[in-house]
Amino acid sequence: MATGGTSSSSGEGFLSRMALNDNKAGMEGLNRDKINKIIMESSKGSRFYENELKKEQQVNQRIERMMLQKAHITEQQLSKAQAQVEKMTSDLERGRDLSRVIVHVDMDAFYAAVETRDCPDLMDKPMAVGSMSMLSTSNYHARKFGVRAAMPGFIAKKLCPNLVIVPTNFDKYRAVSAEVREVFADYDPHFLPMSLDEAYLDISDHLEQRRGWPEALRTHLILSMYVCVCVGIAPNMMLAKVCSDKNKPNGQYRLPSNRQAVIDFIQDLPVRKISGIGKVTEKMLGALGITSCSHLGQEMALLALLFSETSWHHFLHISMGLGSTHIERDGERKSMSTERTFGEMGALEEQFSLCKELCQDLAQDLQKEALKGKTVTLKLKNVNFEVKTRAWTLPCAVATTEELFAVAKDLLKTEIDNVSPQPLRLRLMGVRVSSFASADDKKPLQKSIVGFLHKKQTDSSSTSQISSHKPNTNTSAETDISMSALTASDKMTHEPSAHASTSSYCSTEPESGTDSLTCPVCFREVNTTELTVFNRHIDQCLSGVTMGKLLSRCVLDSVGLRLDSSAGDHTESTTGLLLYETSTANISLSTVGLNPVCLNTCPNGDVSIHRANTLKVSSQSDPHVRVCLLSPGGPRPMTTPKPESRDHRGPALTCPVCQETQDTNDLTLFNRHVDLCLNQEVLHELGGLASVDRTTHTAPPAAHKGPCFRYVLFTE
DNA sequence: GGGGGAAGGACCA
DNA sequence: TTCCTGGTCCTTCCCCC
Repeated sequence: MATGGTSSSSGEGFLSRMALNDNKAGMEGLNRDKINKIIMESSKGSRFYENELKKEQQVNQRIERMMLQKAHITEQQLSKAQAQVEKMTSDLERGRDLSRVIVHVDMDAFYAAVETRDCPDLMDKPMAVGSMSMLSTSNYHARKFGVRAAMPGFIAKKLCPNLVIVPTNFDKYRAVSAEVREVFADYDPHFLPMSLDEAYLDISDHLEQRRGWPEALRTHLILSMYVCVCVGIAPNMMLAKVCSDKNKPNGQYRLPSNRQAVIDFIQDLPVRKISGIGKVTEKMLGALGITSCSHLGQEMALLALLFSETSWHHFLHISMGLGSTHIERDGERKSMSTERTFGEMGALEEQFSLCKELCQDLAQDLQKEALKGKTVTLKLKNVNFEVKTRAWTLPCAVATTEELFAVAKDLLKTEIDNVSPQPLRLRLMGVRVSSFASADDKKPLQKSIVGFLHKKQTDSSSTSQISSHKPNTNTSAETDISMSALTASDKMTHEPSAHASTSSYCSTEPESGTDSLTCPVCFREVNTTELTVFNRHIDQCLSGVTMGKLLSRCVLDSVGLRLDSSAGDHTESTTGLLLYETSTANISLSTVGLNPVCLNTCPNGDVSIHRANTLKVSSQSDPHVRVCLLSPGGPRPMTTPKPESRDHRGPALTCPVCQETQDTNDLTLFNRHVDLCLNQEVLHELGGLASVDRTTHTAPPAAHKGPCFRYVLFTE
C-alpha cells in the first residue's frame, strides 16, 4: 500500500503526520531523519501524540476506502469521466484570463524580523517568536535546525538548545504591518491583506498608469530595512502565491503572462506547494501516485470518480494553472469566535466562569462590528485533544454577553452531564457565532436602551416614588451572591479587569447635571455618573442571578406569555429587552402546556398562579409592580414550538428528570415538561436557589435538546 | 431529492 | 512539563418538506 509509513497502534514506528514539514524556505537539505527522530522522541507517549496517531489511522482508513473504490472502477466509467474532464478542460481553457498582473507579497519571517529590529543581537542567533508551547515563526538560523512555525517551543529547544524564544508582541507587528500596507495601497488601493505579513495586489491598473511617469516616481524607498519581502508576480492569485515562495528570502519571481509559461511552470510543481493542499490531501493523492501538478492533470478522470465535484474541479484548475484573477476584498464575514487554551480544567465553577468570559469577549467583538448571529457554537477540546463542537440555532440573532452565555452555558452543561459523574476535563474552550443577520439587522444595539434610560431619567415622579417607597429592597438580594458555578463568573464583574465587557449596555456619557442614573433593568437609581460603575450594576441586574429571582425561558416561552391589555405601557427595545411598567399585571398564559408546579417553584413570592391560565404579578407591600422580561434577540415569537424529535411512544411517560409519571401521551406536552424540569435543575444549580440532589437524576442529559434562556421577573 | 442544520475535519496564516 | 488561534470551506449525516 502506498499510504506511507503507517505506524502501529502501539505507537512504535513512524508517525508521518508529525514529521518535519520542510515545505518552507530555508529548510532545504536538512537531515530529516535526525530531526524526525528528535521530534518523535519528544512527543511519543504524550496525549497529543496518541491523538495524532488516531487521526493518522483515520486518514489511512480513508485512503483504504478510496483504494477499494478505485479497484471497482470500470473502463466504461473511466472513459465517461474522461469525456467530462475534457469538456470541462476546453471550457476552462476558453475562459483563461492572462490579462491581469497579480502580486502576492509575503514578509519573510515577519515577527522574527521585527524582533530583530528591536534587538539586533538576535541577528546572528537562532531565534523564534512564541512560547515553549507554540512558536509563531523562526528565523533562518533556527530553520537550519528544523525549527519552524507551528512547532512547540520545547521540541524546538531539543532540536536547537541555543534557540532564543522571544514572546509575541502583536502591537508591534501590527504597527509595522500598517506601515507596509500604506505602500501596498499606493500600488493597489483595493489590495487584499491575508494576515499581518501577507497580501495580494492587482497591479494591472497601476502598471497602465505609470507608463508615463518619470523615473523618480517609479521607486519606493519606504520599506524598512529589517523587513524582507518576497514577491510573486503572476497572472492569477494561485500562481502568484506559489511564485512568492520561489526566491526566498527577500527575492521576487515573475511568471510571464503567457499560456506556455504557465503550463511549463506548473508541470513539475509538487502538489503540496499549492495553497489549499495540506498534509492529508497530499497523502491521499500520494496514494494514487500523484505528487506533481502534471500527475494531477494526467489522472483527472480518476480523480473525478474518487473525489467530490468541488474537489476535482479544484484539482483541475490547479493542473491547468488557473486561479482567481480578481481580488475580492470586504467579503462578508461568516462567523466570529474566540477560544482559549489552558491547563487542565475540570471544576464546574471554573468552566462556567470561563464560558462567560469568552461570551463577554465575543460580545465585545461582535459589538465592534455591529454583528448579530443566530447560531452559537461551543467548542471544547478535552485533555486528550479530542475536539467537539456543539451548536444551537436561535430563531433570532443575538449578540450580547447574556444572550450568548444563555446558549453556551446550556450547551456546556449538556456536555458536562454527558460525561457525568466523571468531570469534563478540558484544555480548550471556544465560543463562535455564525449565521449573521442581514445588513439591516446589524445596526448598533444600544440606542433604544439608552433611550429608555433617558426617558427614565426625566421621569422624576416615577423614579422618586419608587425610591421613596422602598429604598433598600435590593440590599439583601445584592449581598446574597451565590457561590455556585454561574455566579463565580458574575463575581468577576466586580473585578476591574472585567469592566470592559459591560460597555455594551451604555456607551454614551450621562447628561451633565445629573448625579445618578436609573437602571433600565431594576428601575433603581444608581448613585453614580460613572459609566463603568453603572454598567457593572446593569451587568449584575441582567445576569439575574444576584436577584435570585429567575424564571426559565422555557416556562414563559412555552406558555406564550402575554400581558393583558390592562397591563400598561411597555417598551420593546431592539436588543430584545421588553420593559413593562404596570401597577399589577395579569399575565396571560395563553397556550397549553403550563405545568403549575414549575411556576410555583419560582422563588418570587409575588408571582402566583391567579387563574388557570393567568400569571398574577402583584405585591402586598407595594402597589407598583415592575416586570422586566429579558428576551434574548428581540421580542419572543409567539409561535408554536418547534416539533421535537424525541421518540417516545405509549400512553405512560415518565419524566427522566423528576422521575414522575406524566398524565399525558402528547409528546409536545411531555417534552415541554422535561425541558421545564431540566431548566429548573439548571436554575437551582446555577442560581444557588436550592440544592439539587443530582444522584436522583438518572436522566440522560442529551434529552435536553436546547438551551434555556433567562427571563427575570421581580417586583418593587 | 433538495435544502438546511449539526458536527467534524482540512487547511491557512 | 509543555503542541495556538481565528477564520473559511468542505463533507457527511440526518431530518424535514
